[in-house]
Amino acid sequence: MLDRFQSPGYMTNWAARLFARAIDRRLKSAGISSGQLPVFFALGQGEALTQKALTHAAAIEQPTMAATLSRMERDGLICRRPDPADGRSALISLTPAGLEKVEVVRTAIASVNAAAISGLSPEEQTAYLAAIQTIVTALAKIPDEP
Amino acid sequence: MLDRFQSPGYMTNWAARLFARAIDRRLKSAGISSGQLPVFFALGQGEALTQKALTHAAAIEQPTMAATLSRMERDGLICRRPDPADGRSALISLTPAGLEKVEVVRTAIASVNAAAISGLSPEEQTAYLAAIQTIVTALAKIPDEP
DNA sequence: GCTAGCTATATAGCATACTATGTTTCGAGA
DNA sequence: TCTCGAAACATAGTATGCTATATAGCTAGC
Repeated sequence: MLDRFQSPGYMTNWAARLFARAIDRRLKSAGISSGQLPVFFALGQGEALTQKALTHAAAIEQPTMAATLSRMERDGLICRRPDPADGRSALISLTPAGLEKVEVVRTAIASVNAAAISGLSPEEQTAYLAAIQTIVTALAKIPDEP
Repeated sequence: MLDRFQSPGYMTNWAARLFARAIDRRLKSAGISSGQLPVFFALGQGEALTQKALTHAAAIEQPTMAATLSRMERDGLICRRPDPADGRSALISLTPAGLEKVEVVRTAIASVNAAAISGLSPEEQTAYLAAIQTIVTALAKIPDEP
C-alpha cells in the first residue's frame, strides 16, 4: 500500500498549498493574493511588460495570467497602456498603489520562505532547491502518455 | 533582486502544478482528475469512510472534499450510504466502477512520481522526501502574522 | 498590396482550493 | 428530559489553474 507521505507528488502538492495559504493570510489585509506574486516580482522595479512576457515569467498558461491581470486591474494594482509596437498587446505595469505594496510583498515572501525551510540545515536547503529544480525540469519534459 | 528559481515557495508551487498536470493528462481518458487521488487511495481497498475521515486523509478543507465527492458521485465513482452510528454522516465508498479504476490510478501515480524523480540519485530522492516533510511540518505551524 | 497563416489576447467552461456561514444532529450537563 | 454548545456536513462566494476555442492584428510570400 502506498503511503502518501512517501509520494513526491502528494507531498509537493501539500507543501504548495501550505505555502499559498501562508502567503494569502499574510497579504489578505493588503488586498494581495498568492497568484499575483509573479506579477509583483516581474514589475516591481517599474517595468512595463506584455501579458506574454508575464505569462512566461510566471510559468503559467496565458488564460490564467489574463484572469489574474483582470483582477489586479479591477483592484487598482496594475494598469495597461497600448503597446506602440504591437496593436494586439498592451504594456502592463504596476500603478503607484501597486508599487507601494512591493515591499510588503517581498517581506511576506521572505518571511514565509524562511519559516518553511527553518527546519533544514543550509546544506539541506541548497539540496532541496536543487532537487526541486531537477523535478521541474523532468516533469516539464514527460509526455502525456506513459 | 529575488530569483524565482531560488524561492522555495515558487518552485514548490511550480512543481505541484506540473505534477497535477501530468496526472490529469494521463487520467483524463479514465474520467479521473488529480484532486480525486486521495479519495482513491483512502477507499481503494473497499473501505467505507466518512467525509471527515477523507478530509483528514487528504489534508484539505472540508468544503473542498465535499465538492470533490459531489463530482465523483456525479461521475459514478463513489456512493454514499447513511452512517448507522451518526445521522449527520454518510459512509462513502468506491462503486464497482470506481474500484475498477484503482489500478489505473496507482499506475499513473507511480509513473509520474518515477518520472519526476528520475533525475535524482536514490540518496537525493530520500533527502527530497525528508526535506519536504520538514517543510510541511514547519508551514503547518506558522501563525498568520509574521 | 493581398492574402494566408501565425501570434497575442480574450472568452467559455471546468476542477481544485480557500474562507465564511448555515443547517442538522449529537451529546453533555443542568 | 431539555437545552445548549459542538460536530458533521452543505452552500455561497472567490481565486488560481487548466483546456479549448474565438478574435483581432501582424507578417511573410506571392
